[in-house]
Amino acid sequence: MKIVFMGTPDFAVSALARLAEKHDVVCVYTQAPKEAGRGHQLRKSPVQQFAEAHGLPVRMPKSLRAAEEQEAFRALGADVAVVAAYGLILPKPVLEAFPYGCINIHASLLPRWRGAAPIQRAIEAGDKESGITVMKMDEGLDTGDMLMKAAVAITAETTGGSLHDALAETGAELIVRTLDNLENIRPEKQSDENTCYAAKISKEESRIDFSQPAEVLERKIRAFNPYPGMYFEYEGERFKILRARVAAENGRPGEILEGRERLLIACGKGAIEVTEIQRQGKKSMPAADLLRGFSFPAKTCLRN
RNA sequence: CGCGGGGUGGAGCAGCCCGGUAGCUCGUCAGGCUCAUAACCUGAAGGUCGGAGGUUCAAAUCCUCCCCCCGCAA
Repeated sequence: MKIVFMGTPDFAVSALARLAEKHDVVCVYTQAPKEAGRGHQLRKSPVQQFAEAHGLPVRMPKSLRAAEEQEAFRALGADVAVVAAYGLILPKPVLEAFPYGCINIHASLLPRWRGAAPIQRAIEAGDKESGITVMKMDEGLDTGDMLMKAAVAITAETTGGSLHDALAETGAELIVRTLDNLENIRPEKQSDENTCYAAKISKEESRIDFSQPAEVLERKIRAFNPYPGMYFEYEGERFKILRARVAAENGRPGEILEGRERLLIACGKGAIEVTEIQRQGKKSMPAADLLRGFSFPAKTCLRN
């Protein structure tokens, strides 16, 4: 098939790679390079890097609202557009430009977790499974008819990072299978009843509020690992908790119950034992490693 | 030129501001104690202090340049 691919971050690259193997990717749309990272260098999106490395034509319009952009899109004459975390709104003329329209790879089992951060929100909420939904896009926010789904289990070890990687793979496989069976698939409408919205992750959320129950914090820590990470401050320094275990001990929220041989911090309900930690400016490491040369005085109370 | 922290025996840290022959916790090895032990005691091995220059009688410590890692911000 002739495909136009639209995507930006890492998540989209696996799908693009798989599609490029067996289909004719006539053009890749992605976000233009922007200042990012240390030193504010211009950085090309992962999708752009991949596309250029494989000789695929790249377009980086700022918006698809202009009629001429839409015409240029239609002129590609593809069979279908595959969209994965592209980052731009697709106006109706774009959605309807090709015979099979625009097909989106969404990282949740729709209608649950429509929106921006479905991967993290699923873990944070304590869901037992997540997955990929491939759907025919319409003008709503992740409301299109569903074409195929695949579930992925969320375990006690699952992190935002690991789930992201697993879903990127699953999504790549699923979009290939969807295109293979496009003729035979009967689109399924989404029910609006069991839906929920996966809000974008904000900065304030990554500061740990120890008044919350340990169980909730542990999930949040896993969901936000590796990005953006949950942190607390101690003596003006940031410590990012990458992994923790729920413990039964109790104390004042934020109180360090043990800080020498292991790091145990009281929460609103229960406590968390930090198992992987990253000190500001250092690499992340097992908490036991850090505690060999650094310790937190017991009974200190980390402010919320 | 966005702001900032760091690279010290296998691991994690201190020492650097106020130059003077490297310290702590853990690990490793040997021995001891013990019914026994991840506990305790004693001893030992192990470091070009990221790299290259410079200042100095003397540099992990001061100056210059370079390499690598990371936090913030975006």
